[in-house]
Amino acid sequence: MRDVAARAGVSPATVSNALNHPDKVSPATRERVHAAIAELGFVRNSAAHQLRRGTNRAVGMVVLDVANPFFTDVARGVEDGLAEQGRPLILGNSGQEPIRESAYLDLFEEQRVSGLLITPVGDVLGRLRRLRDRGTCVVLVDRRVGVKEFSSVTVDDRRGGRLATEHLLALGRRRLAFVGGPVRLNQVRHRLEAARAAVDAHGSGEVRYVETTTMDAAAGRTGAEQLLSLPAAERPDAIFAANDLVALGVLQALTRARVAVPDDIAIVGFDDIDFAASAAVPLSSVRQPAVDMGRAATTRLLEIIADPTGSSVTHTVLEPELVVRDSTAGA
Amino acid sequence: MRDVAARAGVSPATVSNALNHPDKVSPATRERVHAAIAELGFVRNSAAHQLRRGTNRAVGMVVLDVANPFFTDVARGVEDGLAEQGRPLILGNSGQEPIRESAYLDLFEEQRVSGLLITPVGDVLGRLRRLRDRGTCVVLVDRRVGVKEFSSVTVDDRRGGRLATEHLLALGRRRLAFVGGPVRLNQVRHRLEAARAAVDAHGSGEVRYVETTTMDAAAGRTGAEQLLSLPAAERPDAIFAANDLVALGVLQALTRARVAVPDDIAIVGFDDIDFAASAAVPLSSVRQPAVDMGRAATTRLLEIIADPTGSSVTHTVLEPELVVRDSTAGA
DNA sequence: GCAGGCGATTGAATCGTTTTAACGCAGTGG
DNA sequence: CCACTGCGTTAAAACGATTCAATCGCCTGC
Repeated sequence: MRDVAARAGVSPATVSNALNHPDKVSPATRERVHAAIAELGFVRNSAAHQLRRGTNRAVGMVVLDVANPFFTDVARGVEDGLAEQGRPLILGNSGQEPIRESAYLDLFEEQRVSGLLITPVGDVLGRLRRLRDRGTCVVLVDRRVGVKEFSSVTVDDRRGGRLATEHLLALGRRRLAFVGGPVRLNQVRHRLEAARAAVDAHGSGEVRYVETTTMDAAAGRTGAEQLLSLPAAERPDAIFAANDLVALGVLQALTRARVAVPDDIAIVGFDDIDFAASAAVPLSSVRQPAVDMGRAATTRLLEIIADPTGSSVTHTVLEPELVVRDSTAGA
Repeated sequence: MRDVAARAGVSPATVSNALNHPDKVSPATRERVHAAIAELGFVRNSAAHQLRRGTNRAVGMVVLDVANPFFTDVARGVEDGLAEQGRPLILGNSGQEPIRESAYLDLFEEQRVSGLLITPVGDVLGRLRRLRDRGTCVVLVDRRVGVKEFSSVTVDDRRGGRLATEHLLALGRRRLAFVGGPVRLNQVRHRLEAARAAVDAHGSGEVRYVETTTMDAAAGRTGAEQLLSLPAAERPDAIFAANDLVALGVLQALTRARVAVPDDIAIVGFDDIDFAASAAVPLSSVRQPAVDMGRAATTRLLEIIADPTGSSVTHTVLEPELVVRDSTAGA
């Protein structure tokens, strides 16, 4: 910056002003400064910038699983929202592993990011509090922990679970199975509880729970195989999968075992990722507005950043929607 | 850090040493320092760290399309590779838009990241040169530009194109269509050229090119509809899609139009993303070792970072592999 | 007992920017 | 003619860490 200043025949302070407070600099000087910047190919050092400014404009985000299109959709919504303020997004992937989640929180804490969007896996309440006390605004995405303290944007998982289950019951299915996990994750628990509640309310039927450690297609396959190994009388006639990746895995295992979908076993997924519609048997699924969720979370986060003290804790709950396709209502 | 120093009864310099050069500090003092850090919940300010150090340990990456599982797989490989050195990854998504790509390059340039992995969209050669001159090491992923100057890790797109095309020809298909684009992208051009070359070598057959602006399912659908609107005699009997997302879109459009796959029209995709196998008609595809590619690019990048001057430009080319499924060889 | 050497610690300078308070200068009103 | 205002500019002090050279003990060998 000193070089730029020298070349433009001004002091470094003026260069800084030309960049950050253009109104404080006369048009003529501003022009000269910009010319010098262009000639020298100057790019400001953001480390120094941040150090002095005391704040990093970037926002950090930790998603559960980048391999899941649902989360990349959420991330796209976030990216769009941030782009409007020209704030960079630093995206981290925990892959459902608390250790990696923690590593990203370390990084964001060191970076003093101004905001954090997170779908927590591990026990991070303490960390989040510390971040908040350090001045990083936090919004929870698709998950609530310490609801009292942090704003959140979620989808009504119970409602989604109810929609899916009532749909299966209405089709005459009674022996339901829920595949997915771990149950420690709120989303999973809520969807499962809602399924059980819907069955209870209906008066007949049962829900068997097959817990998995992850929520990918492999988990769906092993979950389904487990169910297929049951005696015929106990075998479910419908499977509600915790998400679409699991549902696709279930579908693969059933197809391989020559079980007819939906005739023998119906399948409902969750998320309605794009690939659900083009699956071997197009998947019925509980649609979550992923991109909207990302945008909503970002909007809320930016509000809090703009006025950290004034804003109270809010919880935005978006509504899921059942999309019926062949895997439950097939020919 | 001053507070930590005071609490541990040492000078700030010693705290710094305890953190960065533990061997320079006696075990007893090191212990005291760490205790003080824990008690005070000290987290170092990475802006100051970087400013003084002059280098940012982070590595930046710009991918073409996070919505494409292929790229998230590559990113996972990169993340794993970097994790071994404890380097953070800053992931940016250009979404095939040069403007957004450019914005991320600005960010990485300001941040003085030590390395950059990029699958370029726009004309960024000049930018890359400047970054390199500033000390940021660059490795191209899945693309070569200015081959003379920058190391790259790619998959042999021509070979992939040849494999797919020869497969279709061997099945007796002659009226081929290639769907995807823009042709400005090297990958697309190489795959297309290889297809044409294979047809020429075979002596009979033709390749019609349907260019699209993006490479997602929507593009595949419109591309396929365009082909279906041709007079029956010109309609292709096989479609080679530039990637699996496009292939899935093509498949959807054909299914909707009640065209039998593969009987009337066979489909081959590219990438072999996980979802290809579980599609309505399981997709034949040219498999790219995405995760390996990410890892290889990272390994190479870290080598260059370790010894920026000593290492020469290298080009790692990974081999693709044809995976045959129902969409070409169906029952 | 002393010179010399060695390891642990520290004071002070430094990284590149932003910010604050002060400065010079021209115009204005009393 | 002076005091004052307002504008554009600048010198210098931060920001929070790292690093280099210097210092301080302490031990060893003669």
